[in-house]
Amino acid sequence: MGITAIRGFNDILPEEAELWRHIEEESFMVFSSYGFSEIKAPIVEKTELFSRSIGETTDIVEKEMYTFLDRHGDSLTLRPEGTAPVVRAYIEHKLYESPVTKLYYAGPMFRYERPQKGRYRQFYQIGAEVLGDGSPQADAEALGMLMGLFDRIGLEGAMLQINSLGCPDCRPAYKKKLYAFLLDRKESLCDNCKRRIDANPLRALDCKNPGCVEATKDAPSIIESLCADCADHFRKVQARLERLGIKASINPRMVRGLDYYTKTTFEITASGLGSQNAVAAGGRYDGLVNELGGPRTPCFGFAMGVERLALLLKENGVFKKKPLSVFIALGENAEMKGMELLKGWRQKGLKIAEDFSGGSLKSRMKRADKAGARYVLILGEDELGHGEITVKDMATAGQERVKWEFVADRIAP
RNA sequence: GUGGACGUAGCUCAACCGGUUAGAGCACUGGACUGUGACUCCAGUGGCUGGGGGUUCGAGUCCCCUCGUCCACCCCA
Repeated sequence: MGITAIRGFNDILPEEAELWRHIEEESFMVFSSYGFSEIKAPIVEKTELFSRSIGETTDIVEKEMYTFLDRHGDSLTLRPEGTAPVVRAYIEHKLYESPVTKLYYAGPMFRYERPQKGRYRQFYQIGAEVLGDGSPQADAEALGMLMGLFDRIGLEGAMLQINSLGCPDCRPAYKKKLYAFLLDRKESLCDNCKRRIDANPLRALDCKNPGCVEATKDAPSIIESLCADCADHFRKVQARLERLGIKASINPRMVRGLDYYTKTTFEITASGLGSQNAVAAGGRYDGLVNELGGPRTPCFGFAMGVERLALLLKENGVFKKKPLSVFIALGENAEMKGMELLKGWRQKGLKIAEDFSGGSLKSRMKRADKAGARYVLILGEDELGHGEITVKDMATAGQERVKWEFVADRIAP
């Protein structure tokens, strides 16, 4: 074998790309119906943007980023997630001049992880961010939008889990309380949790190691330690979700891998993905804009993984393609006239591939079938003389002669 | 980054205990059938057995290294 794609980077072949396109189109349509607009941010940013926003001690920043020096010696990084670039652009272009900004984006992200099913080094995310709205309504609306989208594209069995991580007023106190609790039981924790107990004790709640699970069984719950404002916010989010008919289970142990989250966080999982079972996740990040040099701006956002969605939709998703027709001309006269006719039909929006390759009609029919044609349009000397064309429906095997001007009506869905 | 399973034709997989020229189905090309696909029949193309090294008279098969895929951990969308 010659040169191959690098590990964790995949080619998305036409068949799968079509499904991806469908996922994107449906997402964009739903997002725009909620008043979101698209933003396109660069794929490469200054390393500092990510280390400051995601958190110096997170796994992503510590060992998963594609970081390199450019020719001027600046440290640059391939974006490992989409929120930080969007927030950077939001601040840089002073989009905060308007009260609320709703943005969505789609594109590749990069993390140096060990590839697995549903986890690649280049992966695609579609995300949305509401900037400048701190209300519980914003959280619930965004979640409603996301669940509605999943419903629309035919994703089955999506489970929503929510939690609240508090704010700078209540989280430090909780962290201290949890830290003290863990310190007492340090000996039963796994090495990994022991190591990060100082920097990020919350992580221990998320650990699947049996010793850690047992040790943290009676750990203090973040939800019971929220300040009045955060508790009120969380309660209101739940009430609004209920009103929208969205079932959410509360998981006080769910911790995010990015440091910027505050208050509401969530994760949507689906079975059938193995251990990489999250299809979308996100939450509130009220401090990030300010931290990156903008005004105090409460925000809520999320991202979904396109590879994982595609994986699930391949099983049970539903979308119908525009029918393909294949045009076959018999003889040079028909070929010449055919080019003219095709131009007109395509302008009307018909999807028509042509087969001028010659060979027997049989072999060309065969090729049309292989190409997935719903209709085959045959133009021979006989049809040519009558201003007609033979339209064969490959699904029913029936065929009829149709006047040229009625072809568009005949094969339109 | 750790542990494990597996890499044979474009795809899915065979090949006994190490033994002749590595097979089959699907797919592809052509024909049976020169104005009709899918179904049937016939023929054909297609392989450095992931790559490299070793053991052996002999390696797809055993050993080592390497690359890759998958699973679990980890992490996360």
